[in-house]
Amino acid sequence: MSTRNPTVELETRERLLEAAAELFVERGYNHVTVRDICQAAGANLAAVNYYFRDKLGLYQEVLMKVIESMKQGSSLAHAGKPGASAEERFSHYVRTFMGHVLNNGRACRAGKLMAREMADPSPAFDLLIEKAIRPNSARVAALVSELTGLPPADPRVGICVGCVQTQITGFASPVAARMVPGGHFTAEIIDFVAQQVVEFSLAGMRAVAAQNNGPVRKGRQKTSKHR
Amino acid sequence: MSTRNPTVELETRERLLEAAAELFVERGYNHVTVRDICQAAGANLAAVNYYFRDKLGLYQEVLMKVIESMKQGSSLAHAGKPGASAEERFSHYVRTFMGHVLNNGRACRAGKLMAREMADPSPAFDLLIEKAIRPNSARVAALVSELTGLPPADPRVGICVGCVQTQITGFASPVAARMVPGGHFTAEIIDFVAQQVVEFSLAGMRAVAAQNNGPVRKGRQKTSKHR
DNA sequence: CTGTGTTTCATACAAATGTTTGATCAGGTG
DNA sequence: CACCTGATCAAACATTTGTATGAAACACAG
Repeated sequence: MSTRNPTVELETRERLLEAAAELFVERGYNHVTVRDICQAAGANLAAVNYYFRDKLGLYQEVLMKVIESMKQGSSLAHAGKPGASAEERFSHYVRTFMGHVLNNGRACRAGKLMAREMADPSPAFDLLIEKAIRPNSARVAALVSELTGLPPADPRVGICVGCVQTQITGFASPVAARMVPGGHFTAEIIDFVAQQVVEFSLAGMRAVAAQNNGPVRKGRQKTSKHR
Repeated sequence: MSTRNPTVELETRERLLEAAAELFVERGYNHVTVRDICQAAGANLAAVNYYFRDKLGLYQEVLMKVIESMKQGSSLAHAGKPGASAEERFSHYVRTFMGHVLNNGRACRAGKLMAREMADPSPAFDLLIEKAIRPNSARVAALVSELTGLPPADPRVGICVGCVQTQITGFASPVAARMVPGGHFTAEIIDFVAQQVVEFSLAGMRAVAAQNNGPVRKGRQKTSKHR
């Protein structure tokens, strides 16, 4: 590790990471060969092994960056003015996070890679869950708890979180893209969808919370699993 | 194609289909080798090529059966008593369909394979969209239109359909399974979740429909894509 | 310049895997 | 029985692909 020329130094390594991220997102781990990556990066075939030990090492490093970007996006999405109401913070979260995973820019990598990991978990799956998804879900859960007045431990809170998250990530799937007129999400459409998801979910959460006094004591069935 | 002994005749072919479905669902197309399938089916290595031309041919045939099962499940889910209210039919749909894709029996193949296709589309992806997903979405759209009073062409209807569908399929993902206490969905939990999704979505749809008179004319931006 | 450590390169290797092939077997038919 | 047709089999083939290797190129210090 010389310190002579950092720009050229990290150039190849960085180019590999960049090209690999692009290709992994586009085609998935198995449909990308080391040769593809090296060619796209303008590097020699042996470069992957030289810098990352092996293909999986490279993939994991790519995934790390995605996780990092994800955490960053999550923080961003949860960062609201302290004075903002829970509704406003929720709206901000959904819009930001949705834009983050749906946007057809660099960031959309996060969403697509995550979708791939979810359908076809790699050895780095656990890492993704624990480092990115669970912490974010915890924050959403706190928000939901605040919005609904339900205690954080209430099973309904967890499910509401699921309802919200599945919507956000679900719209990032290629199937959703197919359903949209143009075949892909424009910024306007993303905005529109996010807005709807916010309205939809806020009303949904309130309704679920209100079940409390409804005929839905049955809902507590979840705890009936110990019967 | 002899007509002598249909039972033995189709036996190998059928065993291959069965084993392949099992393995494809479990590991995904790329992580299953023709050798795996043949071994599991107790057939010779060449059998796949003999009966299905190649591996992809076998996969497509498996997918066909899944699509068929999906269509069947969709019909079942939409079949309510004619006198039932829209709410009842919606509830029935969500519960049935969710059970269909989440249930850890044979039928769960549909959901899992679909999830895989969605994250990593194969050449049969279009088929899946057009033959299974779109028709089902159309039915859900009709239901949503009826529930909300919005015209079927209203973009909000499409998004509500998306919100509902993403929830149903989203809960079938391995990530969702991770989030549940036991690590997998029991029948009771599925029921509980489905119940919540119904409440959540009914309220959500009503809220979105009510936006009509809200400050959300902006939502019509969706049609602004032709600008 | 010479030596040293790092990077890049062409090439080779080994394993996995989809596909093909030609032989063999089994059952029915004339 | 002789013949044919379809099914099964073991073996081989060709390709892809991840990985390893050793030499060459390069940059820089002494």
